[in-house]
Amino acid sequence: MAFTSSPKENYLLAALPDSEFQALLPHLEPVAMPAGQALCESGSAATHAYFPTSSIVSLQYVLESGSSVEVGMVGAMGVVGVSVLLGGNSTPTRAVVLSAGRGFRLRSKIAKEQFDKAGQFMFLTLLYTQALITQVGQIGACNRHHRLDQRFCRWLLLTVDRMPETNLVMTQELIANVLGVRREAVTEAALKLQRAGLIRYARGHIDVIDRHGLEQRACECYEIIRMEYDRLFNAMKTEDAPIGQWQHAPLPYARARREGVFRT
Amino acid sequence: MAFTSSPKENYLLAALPDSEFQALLPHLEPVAMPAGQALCESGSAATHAYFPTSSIVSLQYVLESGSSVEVGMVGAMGVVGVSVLLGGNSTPTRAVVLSAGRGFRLRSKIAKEQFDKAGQFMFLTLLYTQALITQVGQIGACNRHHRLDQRFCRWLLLTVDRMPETNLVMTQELIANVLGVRREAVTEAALKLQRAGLIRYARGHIDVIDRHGLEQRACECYEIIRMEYDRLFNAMKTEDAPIGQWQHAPLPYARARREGVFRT
DNA sequence: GGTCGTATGTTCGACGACGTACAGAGGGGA
DNA sequence: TCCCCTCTGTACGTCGTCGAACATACGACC
Repeated sequence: MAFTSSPKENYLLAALPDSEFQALLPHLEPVAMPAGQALCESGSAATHAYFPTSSIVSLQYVLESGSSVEVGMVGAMGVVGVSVLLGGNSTPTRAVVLSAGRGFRLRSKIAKEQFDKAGQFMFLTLLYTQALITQVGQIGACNRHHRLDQRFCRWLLLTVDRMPETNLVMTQELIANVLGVRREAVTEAALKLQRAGLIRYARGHIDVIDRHGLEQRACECYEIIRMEYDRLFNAMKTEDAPIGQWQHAPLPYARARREGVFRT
Repeated sequence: MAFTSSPKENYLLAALPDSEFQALLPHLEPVAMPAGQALCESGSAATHAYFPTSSIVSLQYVLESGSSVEVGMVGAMGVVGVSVLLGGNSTPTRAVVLSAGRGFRLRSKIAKEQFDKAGQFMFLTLLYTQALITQVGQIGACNRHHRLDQRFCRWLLLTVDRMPETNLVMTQELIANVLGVRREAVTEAALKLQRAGLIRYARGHIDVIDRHGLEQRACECYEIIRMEYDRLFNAMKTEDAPIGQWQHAPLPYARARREGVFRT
């Protein structure tokens, strides 16, 4: 993990026009984000909005029974603490650092003030909010209907997409919490994938070997979420992005893609 | 179903200051919303934003396998088409009328223009957006961890909360699509509840008899979602609502409430 | 080099949900 | 009145996941 990073490593911050970026810069506090750190506990008011650069944050719901499940994942292309911006200030979501790294944070008050200026910062975070809603909904549907090994592939892909390397530091216990299943179930699923030559792992380290294989084994949910973020990424590249020119590709396309039709 | 309704029957529209309400009024088109009507198909651009008054709209994800699941529900306290406002313009969500009724709609362009004025309309719809995110996440977690009969109770309660009466017109087939299970499973769950004296049903009609009993049988998710909407409701009552004074009640409170401690 | 703790692998019965098939039952139209 | 269609109820074997208990294995630390 690098010991320093620039705010511009976060895509949302990087896409800001210079005036807005400069306005925020003095308030952007660089923070180390160690794995397991809770940025926001369920139900409490968020003190800051976090902009990950090299870290990944997991948005989870914890139920009364103690079991938990991940409903969203935030990397360098997002922000943790949308509730601060939307005005609600607290959510039942828990935000936990999944993969250690760095990021920047803004005090809630500052973030909200910048948001209320109704400039590009608001435009971008709202676009991101929609990607988040899509992600939360899709993962919810996925958790309902898809098998564990498919969901595991989906999750692995979403994670490595948000990492500079293909090597995750992640125990099966942790993954079980994220996927909302027993640890033993993760062992089984991981074994299957290892035997198929898709991943390799040992004592808290997972290596993605065959990314394409994972994509073929994953459910459609991965593609859908990835496309939503592609769209967000495209919107961020052009300052005054024309709204509405991006459409979700129809599902048959996604399926064809997963089956390798469009691969080189 | 009433044949006429006023835009003010939608809480979001009713909470607008008069100037903004008058600006929208000429564009608000009254529409009948028959059960089963699709307001927005998955992946296509929404032409309108819908403000239900007496109808209920179900937000669903449809997977490649053909199975579907509801991730959110919109009644008189919400708006269908948040994606239009946030700038994304299309979502993978399908919006279907669950309970027939009436509502009003705005062309996407008009809605977006009013939103971009960054007034109370934006403030309210963003607050609503957060309630929606909470709902989508909570339902996702619920679908992962809670038993069918608990989810069924949760869904029944959320539905009757959005209806003027306790009588739903809803076949088991439809409910199965909403809960993401087989029709036969709904038969079983409904039988259990009927035998317990909580509901009564026959050929597409469900009557909620013992609301309190349903609440005790439902999982915590109902309370959490209801509280989030309470908070939204409170925020809508006061024009310049102070942000952040509402907090989610801690979960033990919700449990106590469900167990009847606070009942009269 | 031994010990201990964490991470991983394996097994068992139990249960919920699935898919399929088919039987009743009510209501509306001919 | 009868028919037909929709809605509902029941049964079966299968599969995935759960919960618990236990066995192994690697690594860090003394």
